[in-house]
Amino acid sequence: MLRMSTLFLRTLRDDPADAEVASHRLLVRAGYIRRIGAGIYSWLPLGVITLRNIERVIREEMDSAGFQEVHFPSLLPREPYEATNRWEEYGPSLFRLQDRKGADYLLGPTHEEMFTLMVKGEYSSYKDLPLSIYQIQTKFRDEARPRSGIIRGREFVMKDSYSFDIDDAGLDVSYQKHRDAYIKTLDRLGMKYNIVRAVSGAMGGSKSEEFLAPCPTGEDTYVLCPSCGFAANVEAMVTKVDSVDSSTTPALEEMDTPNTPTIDSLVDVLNERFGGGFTGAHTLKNVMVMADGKAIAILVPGDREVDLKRFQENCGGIHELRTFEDSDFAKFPGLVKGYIGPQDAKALGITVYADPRIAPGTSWVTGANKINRHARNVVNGRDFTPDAYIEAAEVRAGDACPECATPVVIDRAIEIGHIFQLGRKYAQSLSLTVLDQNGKSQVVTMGSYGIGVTRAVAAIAEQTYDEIGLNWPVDLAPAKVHIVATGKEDLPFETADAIATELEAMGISVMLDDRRGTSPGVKFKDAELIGNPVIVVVGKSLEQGNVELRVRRTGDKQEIPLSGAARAIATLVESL
RNA sequence: CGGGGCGUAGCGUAGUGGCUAGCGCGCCUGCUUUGGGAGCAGGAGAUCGGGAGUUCGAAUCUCCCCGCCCCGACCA
Repeated sequence: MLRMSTLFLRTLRDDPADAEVASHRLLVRAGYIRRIGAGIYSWLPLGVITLRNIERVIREEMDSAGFQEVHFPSLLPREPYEATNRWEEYGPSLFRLQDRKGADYLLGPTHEEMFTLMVKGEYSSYKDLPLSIYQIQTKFRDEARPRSGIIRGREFVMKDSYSFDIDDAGLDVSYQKHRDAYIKTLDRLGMKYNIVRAVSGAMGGSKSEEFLAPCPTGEDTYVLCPSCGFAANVEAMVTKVDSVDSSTTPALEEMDTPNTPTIDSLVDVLNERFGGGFTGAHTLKNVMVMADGKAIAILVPGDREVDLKRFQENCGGIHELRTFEDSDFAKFPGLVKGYIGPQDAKALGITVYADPRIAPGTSWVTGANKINRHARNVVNGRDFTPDAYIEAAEVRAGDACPECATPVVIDRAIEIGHIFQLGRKYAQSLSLTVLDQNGKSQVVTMGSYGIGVTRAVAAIAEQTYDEIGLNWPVDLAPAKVHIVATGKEDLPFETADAIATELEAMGISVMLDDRRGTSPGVKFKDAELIGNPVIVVVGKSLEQGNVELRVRRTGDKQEIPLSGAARAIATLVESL
């Protein structure tokens, strides 16, 4: 039983000045967490209890799916990460440190290497597989910009699982088992979420999905088809555009277009000269980027921006990607800034990637690679040929669903879980092999599955809070029942204590506000701010032999007789 | 890393060169009060983020550094 007279808790009347998003603001005000540094938080008792409740649900679902819990250190030696090249590849986000002898260590940002090595150390036969193991562990990432309180921290708790299979079919089964377990877990956590197609990116692997909790303060943007239910992270959005027959398109024609270095100015000139009807969508934008030191042109329709992250994820294998600077243009005198077209790319030694909207046979107005000159009727396949088609244009609400062509909607969300098929990358570089039926050595194939546990605290807070405070699902709240005793006599306090004791005996957790001399208003405000699902008030109505019962979420109030109150409260809790 | 904002008591804040750094919340003592963040009286609590400088005098002006928040870049 949590007695507020002794509970280590101080609620704040004012919003903390450094908290903007609701979950952060309320978790601080209600005394769950305190900030220690950017992206680093301490947990007070109420926060710890809530966090443990979420962990408990996750653990139960992982265990019941047959996954086994293990535990790794956060402090890790350099060598395993050297073997997979991630000591370097992870870049500045890795917390690196040295021991007294000068040996390199890191604080684990994720544990693929350690899991792989653990299995390698124990297993060596196909008969031991499949295997899925998991841990709940603190991760460290030196984020360039921690933000939104606990949503993106530099130290955070994650549940990470890994599956090990002998072949791709086995991996599919393990993946599906995790997917099912995640659905059960997030349902039990009372979260609203969408399962969304993701890009596996540099991690390789064939299949990847994210569990996104819709929320305006989320950092991820995803598309959703209102008709067929297709959902994808914007990076994984697929554009379907058919080829066009260009046999009747007139020949490429260059023209003088003085002083038109921007799409807008070009559209104006076109409309003036050819009697209107032109928009940015008729022009071809050539965005020059440097990818690991290599010059690349990205082609998108003129009315769209390039989404560099989307391009990078879909291209794969690019470490550093940035737009051209003046010094880069200096190396390519054939490129006239503001008048670039893809026609001469081959001659200039530039790789051309086209967004799928630049479909074969489509005709465009674009730069002529000469100052103050543009070209029209520039046809893909005739006047230029992209080296590859890569999704690169920004995704917009209203774009066509790749499954059913219905205009999609766009929403923001917090990424709460991510599952993906890793494949053999880690097993390969760390030599995790087992012998198959024929005694032949086989590289194991892996899956990787994560749930952000501390992030889930914030996401659930974001999805459930209201004007007066936090508002937890019944299984996650610090206590299921919050009993407030009011008045200056002993009777309400003794009565409240008795009900609390009875409820605890029934296995229902109770927070009891037994503070003497604290005014009722303060107690009510605190109860609402803390967000336990059922609030019981023992006070005034005691004269009629009643106690008052409120459901935090709905605000529904009722008076129930004192006799049998505990039983009635228990029934209400069960119904939530 | 680029842009913007900020740093004064546990929290929220006032204070643009001049008295002992002010107020609200919270905290302590006493009395009163007890159904919606109570009242009165008394009190404790601040190296004004740090350092250097300008000045008779600096929270306030200058320079350097540190930290925090927001937008963007970045982020298995």
